[in-house]
Amino acid sequence: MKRRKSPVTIKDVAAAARVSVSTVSRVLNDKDDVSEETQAKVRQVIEGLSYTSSLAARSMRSRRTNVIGVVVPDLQTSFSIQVVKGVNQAIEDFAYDLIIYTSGTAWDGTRAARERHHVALLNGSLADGVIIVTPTTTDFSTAHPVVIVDPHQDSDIPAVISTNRDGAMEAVSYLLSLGHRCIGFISGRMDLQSGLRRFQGYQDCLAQAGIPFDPDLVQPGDFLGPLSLTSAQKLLSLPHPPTAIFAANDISAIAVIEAAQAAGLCVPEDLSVIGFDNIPEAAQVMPRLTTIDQSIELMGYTAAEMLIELLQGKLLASNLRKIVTRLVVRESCRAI
Amino acid sequence: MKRRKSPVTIKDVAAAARVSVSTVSRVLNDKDDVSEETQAKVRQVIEGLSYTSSLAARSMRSRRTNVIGVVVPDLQTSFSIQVVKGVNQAIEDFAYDLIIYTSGTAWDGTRAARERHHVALLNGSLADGVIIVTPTTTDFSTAHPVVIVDPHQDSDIPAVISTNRDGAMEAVSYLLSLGHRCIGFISGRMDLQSGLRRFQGYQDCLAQAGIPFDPDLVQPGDFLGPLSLTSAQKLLSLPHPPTAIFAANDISAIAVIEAAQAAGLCVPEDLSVIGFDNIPEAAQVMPRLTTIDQSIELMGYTAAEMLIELLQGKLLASNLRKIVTRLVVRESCRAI
DNA sequence: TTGAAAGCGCTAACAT
DNA sequence: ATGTTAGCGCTTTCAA
Repeated sequence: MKRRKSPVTIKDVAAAARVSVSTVSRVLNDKDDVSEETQAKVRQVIEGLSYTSSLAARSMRSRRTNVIGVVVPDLQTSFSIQVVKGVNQAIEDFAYDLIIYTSGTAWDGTRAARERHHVALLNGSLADGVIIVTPTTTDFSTAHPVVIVDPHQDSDIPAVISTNRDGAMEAVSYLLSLGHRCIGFISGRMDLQSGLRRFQGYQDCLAQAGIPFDPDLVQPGDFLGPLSLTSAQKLLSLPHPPTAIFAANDISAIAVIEAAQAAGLCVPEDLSVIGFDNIPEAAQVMPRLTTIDQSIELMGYTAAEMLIELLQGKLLASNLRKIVTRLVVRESCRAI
Repeated sequence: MKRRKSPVTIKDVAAAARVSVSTVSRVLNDKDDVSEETQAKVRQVIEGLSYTSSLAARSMRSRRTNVIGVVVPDLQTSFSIQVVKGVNQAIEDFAYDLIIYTSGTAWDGTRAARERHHVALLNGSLADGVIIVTPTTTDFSTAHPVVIVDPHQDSDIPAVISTNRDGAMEAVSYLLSLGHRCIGFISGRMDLQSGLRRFQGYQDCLAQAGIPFDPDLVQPGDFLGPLSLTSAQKLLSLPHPPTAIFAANDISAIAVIEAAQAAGLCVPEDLSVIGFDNIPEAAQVMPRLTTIDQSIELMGYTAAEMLIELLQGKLLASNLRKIVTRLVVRESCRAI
């Protein structure tokens, strides 16, 4: 590894090629008003010095970087990772570059501020546009296009959502078709559209079937394991425990299965279970878990695609794209 | 969403606070030579305008960004993702920010050039140091620290590697302990240290046990499915087929299992199989596959940790850190 | 304690 | 076809 005190700049190239910096800049940007030989000479010098123009300086001047930014709360959760995978795929397909910005997950009031901060950071300088994943806020002041994946609330910002309510309805109606009438629900995060609408779907489907809503059959969850486990236990220790449980995501569904096993119940013999999401981790723990496939990766891909279209003026802002969810029936449910 | 034609700059803040830009800059950088009241006023204006200083401009001037860069070939493969997860964790623990840079995976000659390009891009301007995952080249000219995860070859750049040879030896010696004497091997990418050293471990362990090396028992793989499948079929159609197969990664191991099933063999009754890597995908497809746990996430974490220590001068360059692999015995092997 | 001014590396007029 | 020059938004001397 060569260590250079000061990285080689455009000036160094200009000096070595015995031309002016603007000529080098022209070559760099493929302007056509440079003579063949100068062109060649400069390129050769660039190669020889293994020079790379500074993104910082470049983007500072010319508001165009060919880079798309992604702001994710973290990269620990499967959801974030899958979204990023999808974005990455799109980035390859459309020949953009990708910068992912992430810093610690904070759940306090600073979260929204940090998101705004990151968006400004990327959008103000480095990226041509940014994709924000499950943002806390939707109040971004930015000069460049923004696309949101799984927004917190409705807004006029272009977003990609999945058909959460439809998916939940499909899950519940599948359980109904198996003969279940007492169906429990472990909710998701109610501060997220995805959580709210899955709950809505659960309620709507029951209502549609003429089954009265029983608040006892609904227990809180947060898309994570521990709380869901407690909630599942509550559900199972009810005087009339449900014969089936629908969990707002599959991590919760796994918790339900754990709770059932701890209570000496077998899935699906004694209890049918469906989860929402279909992420690899859940499939790993419980490969036969019936789930709603949310196609998270596709959400990422679609978001990137939208952003690029926005960038190229092919799309109007204030657009919304839905990713259709579908039920994946495996072996964790059973007719009664 | 407020759309501002031009993002708010330090000048706007200065004007609104009726001070000079340098004063604002001082507040921004927590210099102590600013009066309480000016301090307060400026902060208030910053808040009000929801101003964020431009990373580009900032890093251009002051060679310190508190950002760590990661260059990964892609984010499709589990390996990359796991490394990034580990890095992300470290970033949270040490209060840095993280920028991940990725562009298309290319296997042609441009790959090395692109890597250098990305490193220069990050290190020249945006990041204080960078982590490079499975690089093709190790020839980076950069003024900032670099740490490599799973290097292609030995170099004087700090790197994190896992004990590939030891792991392979452990796997093979486990098979030997079960009574296997005819052990097949599906190799990994031989252009990577990891691939080479796993093969080395296979050979060394056999040699150590006094078993002559049989080239027919070694078939090529590339850490991916298709080639491994073909290779596995070759192995199984040998006059004296192996009683056990060790695959250089677990994707290949899955291919071996597929090939075995296609040939009407049962695992582990007719054939014992071990894979290297232990990634979620493989566990999902074949949860009972015996594997070497490479602790990929830990590699990422360790790399970030090293880089930060390097940044803080707590560590000498030219350091090497090994992540210890260990055998995870499940149910895909059987004594004969 | 504050302000003015000189760049950082680059691009985009404007000259030549 | 090429060079000169004026900034982009910021930090950092150097003065005041």
